[in-house]
Amino acid sequence: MRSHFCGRVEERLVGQTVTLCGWANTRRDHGGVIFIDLRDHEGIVQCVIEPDNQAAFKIGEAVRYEYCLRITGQVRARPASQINDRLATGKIEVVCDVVEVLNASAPLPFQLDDHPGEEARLKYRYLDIRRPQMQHAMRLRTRLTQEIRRYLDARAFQDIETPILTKATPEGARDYLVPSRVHPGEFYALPQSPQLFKQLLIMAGMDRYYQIARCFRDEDLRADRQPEFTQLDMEFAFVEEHDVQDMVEGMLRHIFKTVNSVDLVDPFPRITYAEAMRRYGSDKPDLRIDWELVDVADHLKHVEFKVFSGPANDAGGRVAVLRVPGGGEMTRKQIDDLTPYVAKYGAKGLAWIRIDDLARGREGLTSPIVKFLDDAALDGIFKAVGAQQGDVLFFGAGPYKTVSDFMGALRTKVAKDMGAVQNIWAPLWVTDFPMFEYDAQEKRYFALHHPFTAPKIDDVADLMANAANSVSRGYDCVLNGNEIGGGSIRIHRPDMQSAVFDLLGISAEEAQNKFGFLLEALKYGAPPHGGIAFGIDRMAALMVGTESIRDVIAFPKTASANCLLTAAPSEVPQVQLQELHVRVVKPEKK
RNA sequence: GGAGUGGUAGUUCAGUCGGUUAGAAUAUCGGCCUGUCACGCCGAGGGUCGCGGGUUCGAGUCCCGUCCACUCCGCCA
Repeated sequence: MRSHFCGRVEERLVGQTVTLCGWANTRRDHGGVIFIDLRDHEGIVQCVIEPDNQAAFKIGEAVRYEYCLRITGQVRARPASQINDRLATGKIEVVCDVVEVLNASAPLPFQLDDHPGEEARLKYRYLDIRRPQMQHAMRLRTRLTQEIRRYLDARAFQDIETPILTKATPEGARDYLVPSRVHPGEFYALPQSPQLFKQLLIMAGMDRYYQIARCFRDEDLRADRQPEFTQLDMEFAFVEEHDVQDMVEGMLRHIFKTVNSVDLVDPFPRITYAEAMRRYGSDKPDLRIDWELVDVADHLKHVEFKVFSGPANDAGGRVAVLRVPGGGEMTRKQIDDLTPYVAKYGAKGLAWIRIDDLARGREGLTSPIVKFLDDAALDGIFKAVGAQQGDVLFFGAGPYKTVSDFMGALRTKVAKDMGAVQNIWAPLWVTDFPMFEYDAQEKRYFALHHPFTAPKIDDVADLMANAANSVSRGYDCVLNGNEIGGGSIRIHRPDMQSAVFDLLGISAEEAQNKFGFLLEALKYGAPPHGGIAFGIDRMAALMVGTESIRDVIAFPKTASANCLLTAAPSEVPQVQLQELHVRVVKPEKK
């Protein structure tokens, strides 16, 4: 007997005996023939029990709902008259010799071929995952990690596990803490990433490291952010930016080719952070959209309209235009609705000009602001952006970062609404991030990446003098407007590491307390090194074509970090807390 | 922490200006039919309209609070 455990039954198997396992999702009983639609992960196989064979099975009782069955029978071609051309299935069927009910099923809480809501799906996740879409997502994710491992294993990478119970870090995301029973009042933290351990492994002579690592961050959730997520963590010794980027580009091309049959460009474009902000208003630009922001401050320095002339004459200001080709198709309401949208990103307002008829000059324009602009300004702007009939020009004015942010958000929003996002795969590298971000309120610098990222300036005194404008050796990998990976060349000298801690306002004592082990390790001939980490969940979501990483995580949390399946988190018995030396103070209810 | 959207049958949803006994599809149960593949036909059961309060003669519908889910801002070195 030939056994096909959860395998496809194909026409070439006609005449052979097969064993199939799966769920019977319906019971059919027509013309004396009993039909069982047996579903495995690849589709539905129709099985039949002929009338003269039915005494052996009490099948009418058993086969219904989502009973779990094992069926053994002979594959036969169905009569041509019975084949429904509309469906891809139905050319063959399995004549049952044995039908075993492996387990009965209660009525399902939702129909698997319907569109269940997210709450129902998450509560009954094990049923949700039986659905074909989720089967596909889970299986694609498996192929993704398989291909990563295959690629890296072939290149002598060491796959090394790092601790899940580790040390709390002072900066960055909030930690998930784990109380220590044997050390009253002390806590482990779950890793936000294996960052320091992978650097230590490099210093330990593991010159090529990777790990598919679970990371934990106690921050608010999004469609693309879960409190625990999986990253492909990599680190290399004796490398510079291009070495890391070239290596992982090759890996990404291999993965997308083998898993998704997609050819990614070779090489990926590389642009600096400054250029990304200037052209796209984003540090993770979506290059599937052709439109770019155009700076027009030069044409507006002289106008009386303070909203424009103010930022135009301010070194820290920006006046940028987004030209939307065919934007004239937008209704007035659609245009007006963009103002509250950009307001979320800090915009005070959103000015626009619609070009109805270029030949008629001012008469051919519709705009709330054109009356504030003289001919020279209009002319200059139109030339700068290459204005065409039917365009709408959107204006952003204000502080450089704010304008870039909201104009960048506007660019992707309008492009998506108008269907101006090309159906391609657009990866790129964004490089040369600022080293620090100055917080005016706290009067100190914050690391834009993390405090182990090397600055471009290799001289400590030089860096201390030019901290505000210093550029880091960090880089992000962006795909279709999503940050899928980020990394950097690391600091490998103790004096530079101490200097960066110092600039970040971390005292020598604190640095010693939190990162003493790193500073110590750097003393023993640490090699130059760098690495990167990719968000596996985001990559899988992009490959599957879903917006939410929940769709590629078997058991995800909700937006308030609940698990609807297990009802975690939950209270624990007092004894358990006592053992851990923990006392809970609940917030007062309002 | 903030904003928006939603919560009505097991499920997916409709429910008009506040007005009679809250509907549909699907699922479930019963009957019929029978080479079906979203099978078909007939019938039945199934509701704390998320929860609490308020306005009103009367609330699924309006108001306040709250919980849950989703999306976004802040946050995520």
